[in-house]
Amino acid sequence: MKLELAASQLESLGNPTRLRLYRALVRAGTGGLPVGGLQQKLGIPASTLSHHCRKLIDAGLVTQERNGTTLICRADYGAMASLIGYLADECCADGACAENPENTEA
Amino acid sequence: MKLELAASQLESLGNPTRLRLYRALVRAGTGGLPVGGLQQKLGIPASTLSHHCRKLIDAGLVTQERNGTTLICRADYGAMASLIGYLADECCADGACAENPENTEA
DNA sequence: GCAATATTTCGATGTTTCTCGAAATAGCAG
DNA sequence: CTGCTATTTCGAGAAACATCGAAATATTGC
Repeated sequence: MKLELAASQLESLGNPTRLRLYRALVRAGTGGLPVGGLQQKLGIPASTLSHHCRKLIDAGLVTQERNGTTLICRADYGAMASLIGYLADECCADGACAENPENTEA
Repeated sequence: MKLELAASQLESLGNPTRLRLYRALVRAGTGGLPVGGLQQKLGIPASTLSHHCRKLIDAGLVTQERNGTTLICRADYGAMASLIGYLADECCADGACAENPENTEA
């Protein structure tokens, strides 16, 4: 994963409203949630919600699929897994870097 | 972990300059890096660097310790591990949520 | 105390973000 | 095509952010 992509995904999750939104989608499972359902759960104006949805979609963390007149939003589990992998790997959450000689350049 | 804390940590990592900074610290291992060393590695003005350091420190992802006239910065591996845990757990990167009935509220 | 180095704080500027209501679009039912 | 619901786009205002140079602070050594 490229650093720029990871940063944009982290940034998109780094807003309390969007993190709540994303979490609601994840908890909704593979079935996802319509935008209206999200609006009810989060209790925010539709335009604000749409704005945040777009950010998550642009970052590649959420997908949308039209179902009639409603739009179903789903969390992209693969994208999250990649992001977590990047953090754990590039950023060595396990602390293994200290013993890894090749991990010393910028 | 509280959602607000996770969001603030994600936001602090969600900037390319800060992500590079954090990555440099992680790769430096437990010994950390002085601010001056970071400045050389990243090639940015000292005031800008100091600003970004502060953000990471405020978010709890980086610690500082004075060593004579230089300040050593270190990545807080525990904080990153907690954050990754939050993402993997609350946000179900493994996709297990779909089969988890209790994971259905907001 | 004075000079020298390392780092932060201050102040300013331009860019981006967040929020919301109003208006516009998309799809469906009749 | 009309009306209806779901959702997005537009426009605007306030707040936050990123960046940088200049000035201030901290620590050491003489």
